[in-house]
Amino acid sequence: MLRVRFAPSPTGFLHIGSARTFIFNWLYARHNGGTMILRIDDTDVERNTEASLNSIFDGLRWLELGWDEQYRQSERLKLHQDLAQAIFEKGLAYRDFTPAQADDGERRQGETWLFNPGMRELSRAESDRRAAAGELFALRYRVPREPVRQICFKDAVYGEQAKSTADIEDFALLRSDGMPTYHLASCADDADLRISHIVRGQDHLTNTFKHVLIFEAAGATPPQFAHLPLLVAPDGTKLSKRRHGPVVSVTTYRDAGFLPHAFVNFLCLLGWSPKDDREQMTREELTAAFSFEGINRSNTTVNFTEEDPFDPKAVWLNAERIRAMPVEELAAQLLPFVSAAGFAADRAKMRMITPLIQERIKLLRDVIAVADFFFVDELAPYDPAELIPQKGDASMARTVLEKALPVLSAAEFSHDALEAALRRASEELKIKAGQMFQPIRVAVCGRKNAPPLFGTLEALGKQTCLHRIEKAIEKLQ
RNA sequence: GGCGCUAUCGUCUAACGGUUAGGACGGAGCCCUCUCAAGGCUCAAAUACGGGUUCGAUUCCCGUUAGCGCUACCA
Repeated sequence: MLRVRFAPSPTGFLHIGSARTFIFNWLYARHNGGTMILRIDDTDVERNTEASLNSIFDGLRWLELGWDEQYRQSERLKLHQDLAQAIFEKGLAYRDFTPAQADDGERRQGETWLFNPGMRELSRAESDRRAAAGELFALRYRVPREPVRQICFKDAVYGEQAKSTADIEDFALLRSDGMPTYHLASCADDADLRISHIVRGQDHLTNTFKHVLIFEAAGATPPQFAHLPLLVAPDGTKLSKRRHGPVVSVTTYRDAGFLPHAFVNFLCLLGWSPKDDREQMTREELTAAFSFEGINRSNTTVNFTEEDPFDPKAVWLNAERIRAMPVEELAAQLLPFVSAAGFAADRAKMRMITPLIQERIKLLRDVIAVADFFFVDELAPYDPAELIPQKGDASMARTVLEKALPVLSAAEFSHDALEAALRRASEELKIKAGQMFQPIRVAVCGRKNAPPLFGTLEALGKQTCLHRIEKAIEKLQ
């Protein structure tokens, strides 16, 4: 039975690298009819926060992928400690009474540290005595070194991996407060939950040798491993909240109006390829095409800048998706963004506006910038010079607007009727259609760049249009 | 420092020894057009460097350089 897990630790918001790891796990599970497990790795009580936990769930739910089983490591402490005890009893781990170092980040630079002197060879009796006396200790794995061994595993992405035990330090299993370390808790749970494939970031590639050692000590067969290339910022460093800010948070994408399908599609393209030229893919297509063979080995840059926080490809994928959406559905998705901006809008109005802006927005939140004039009572102040058409002057603008008043008053407010009426008017004025439309557009929209005129007029309604044109004429005085 | 991983257009990637090194995003230009978009067409843009192996290397091997990761009683 194929079982995979996504195991975030709630020490920060859900970041896009984690989201991608989740997605690849999910795709692998679904492709093979396996089980997707969500496990919250919350053994670091110092750094865990409720807010992080919420951010992770918010983010994952937004992706609309789901999972089959859910666990929390903090509820499985007994299992971890029992395994630590068992490893200790087998003589494969020892107590290290060296006080925890205040971390200066600089210690041991320049040389390889393998273990603290004296602790490895402490006799069991002596060790028990000191422990019984209440002395604090960390439990360390006794990495075999006499003779040294090669620890090997085959990674589904990076191929055969081998490392000498001479290069693996005696890592901690239990901290001096008795809490399991990540390595121990993770392996204990992976074994207990019968995880068959571990799909995670490449930053764990070298940790995997330690994990193989723990699985061995636990008498368990190590699962299959598949490490994913890291997501890096344009500066080449690993994405992090501290360095790169909210652009790495999944909720930032959600709040900007990315569609989860487009976002997932984008993340899949980072470090994976279906090997043909497809880029826009549905979930079904992604699931069908996914395999570890398609995963690359080099780091992948998420292309963002200070001015433009979103990768242009993600934005394009999102825009494509928006264009392909049924109007009804897009209107419904847009409505919350409009309301959040403080505008009163209803379904019917939104339904009318949506086709006018559908191919003009890339993110859902763009609705505010593109369609604000549909919702306001009074247009924001604009430069009257904007009313002047190409190759025209202020008097032409006034002529057009004054002509528009009776024409629009008499017109039926539908797209085709409006177009016919305004084109006829431009002929009567002996000016180009464009020169006729531009002043009207600016008068009703308050800007030059706007959706197509006739649909806009229709959506705005006769009253509003006439009112705004009158205002524009005043501006030209 | 030690150990490990990686290296194709600006970015994401394709090419499992033989291609005019392909696609996409982004950029530039043209067309379409009531503005803006959308759409169509065109263009610029890459095999890090040096050695091998081979009739032939983007592809295989070695070295250099660069980047990244791990080297915590974080995960």
